[in-house]
Amino acid sequence: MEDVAAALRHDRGRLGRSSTAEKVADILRDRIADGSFVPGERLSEESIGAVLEVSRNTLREAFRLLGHERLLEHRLNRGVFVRVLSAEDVADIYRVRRVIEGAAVRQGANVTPAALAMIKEAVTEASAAAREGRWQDVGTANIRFHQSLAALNGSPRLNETMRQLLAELRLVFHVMRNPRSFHEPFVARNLELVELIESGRTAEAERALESYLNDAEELLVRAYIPEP
Amino acid sequence: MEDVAAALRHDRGRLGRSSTAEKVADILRDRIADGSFVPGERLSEESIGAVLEVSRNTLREAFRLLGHERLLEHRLNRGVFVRVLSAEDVADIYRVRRVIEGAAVRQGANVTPAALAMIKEAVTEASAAAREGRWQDVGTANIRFHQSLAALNGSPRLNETMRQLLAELRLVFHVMRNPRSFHEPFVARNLELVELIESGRTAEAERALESYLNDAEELLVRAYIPEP
DNA sequence: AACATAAGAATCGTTGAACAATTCGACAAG
DNA sequence: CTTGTCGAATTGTTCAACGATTCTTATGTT
Repeated sequence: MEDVAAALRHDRGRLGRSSTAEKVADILRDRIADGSFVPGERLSEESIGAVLEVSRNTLREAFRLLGHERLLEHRLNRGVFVRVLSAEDVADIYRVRRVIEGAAVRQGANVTPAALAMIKEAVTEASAAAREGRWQDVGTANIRFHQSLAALNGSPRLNETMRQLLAELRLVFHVMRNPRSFHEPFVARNLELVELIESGRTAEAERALESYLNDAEELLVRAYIPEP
Repeated sequence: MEDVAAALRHDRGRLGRSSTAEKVADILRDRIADGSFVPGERLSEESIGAVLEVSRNTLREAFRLLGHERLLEHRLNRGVFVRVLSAEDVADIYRVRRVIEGAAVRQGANVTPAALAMIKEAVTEASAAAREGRWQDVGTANIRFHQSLAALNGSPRLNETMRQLLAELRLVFHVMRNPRSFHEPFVARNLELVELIESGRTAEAERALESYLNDAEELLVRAYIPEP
């Protein structure tokens, strides 16, 4: 009975949060994540409102939500645009990742089996997707890997920050020509990292993560095409 | 010519970012910060809209903004309320602070003189305010201290996260009966911490920060009165 | 008196229309 | 080629309306 109540309490969250604005935000978030909306693209209030059959006011509330998540950029009197990340943005994102994921690894000594299982699952899925050449899925699994890695901190707020951060990163992926060259090299290193954590070699894991993020950042900035 | 362009590019930021909704959000943020709105209080769309002379739609956009900053809580069909933090919220905030400020201190070895000056200024102001018994100001200076400490990370995103976090913490301060007993003990420790950083004793500074945050959290949770 | 129930008031959620303010592109004038 | 002007298109903001949900209060039953 106790566990049922807990499960229901978890589902409860989905009930209350059903305002039209938030549902619209969810939809748009997904469309941005999967690349239907390209970075730099303008999102017209009128046309999107017409397609989704919501009023402009409601749509604007949704835009505010996503603007605060840094997925949309609000320019006064000009509308909202899908965010275009600069090289400095990428650098800053990796700065934050080093802090949050670094802290997570440092706490990796006392990792719960459940948390470790989630991390491992993401790794194996990334490997499977890589073997079959589904590079888009490799990227997704990779994001899940880092998300569950950051979860070792045990902080809802850090989880949320991490979620936003990785959603921003996806914006960069979509302007890359060759996703394979970026994602492929890191599948093996994910596995290496999780083994270091599992065996309790915290210091080594920390160093591995450091070089991991350094390499990823450099590769990303290099493959990145800033707008003219 | 080059430097003029750079200066103008800097000023550019002030042009675009003034929409009524955001200005309203700024006002409400201040009123929440200074305690004019008490945690748990409901913010009526109609009455506040009437006073500020903005339409309900504009006000709702502002509410969305502050909701995303966790200062307001949005309950469907019931309105927005000033956030009431639970004990778990406080614990989580300190979890994040340990991560962010810890990373900042760890990078404290290569601190720029300008950044150090900002930190010191906050410390001296806190001391001055404490000497004169202005405990509200002590709290404000203390927040500035930790904000500029976190800035050692050199990350705009972490600065923003920290700003939000400390704004949330202020919500707790406002339901405390005796602000003096909370703020007073930490003025001296601020000074101690900054001296450790300045002299490059990173490991000691890290330990000092750790115990600092532990003590503050415990004191805060103890002095905290959760709602029935 | 205590409790459940139902009517009513208040407030939110959402829509649609309207108008002012601003941007942008085209086109003419210098 | 630059500058100024006009007009179309889009956003910013307000207003009024109505259904939906919650809160309050009065009513009636046990």
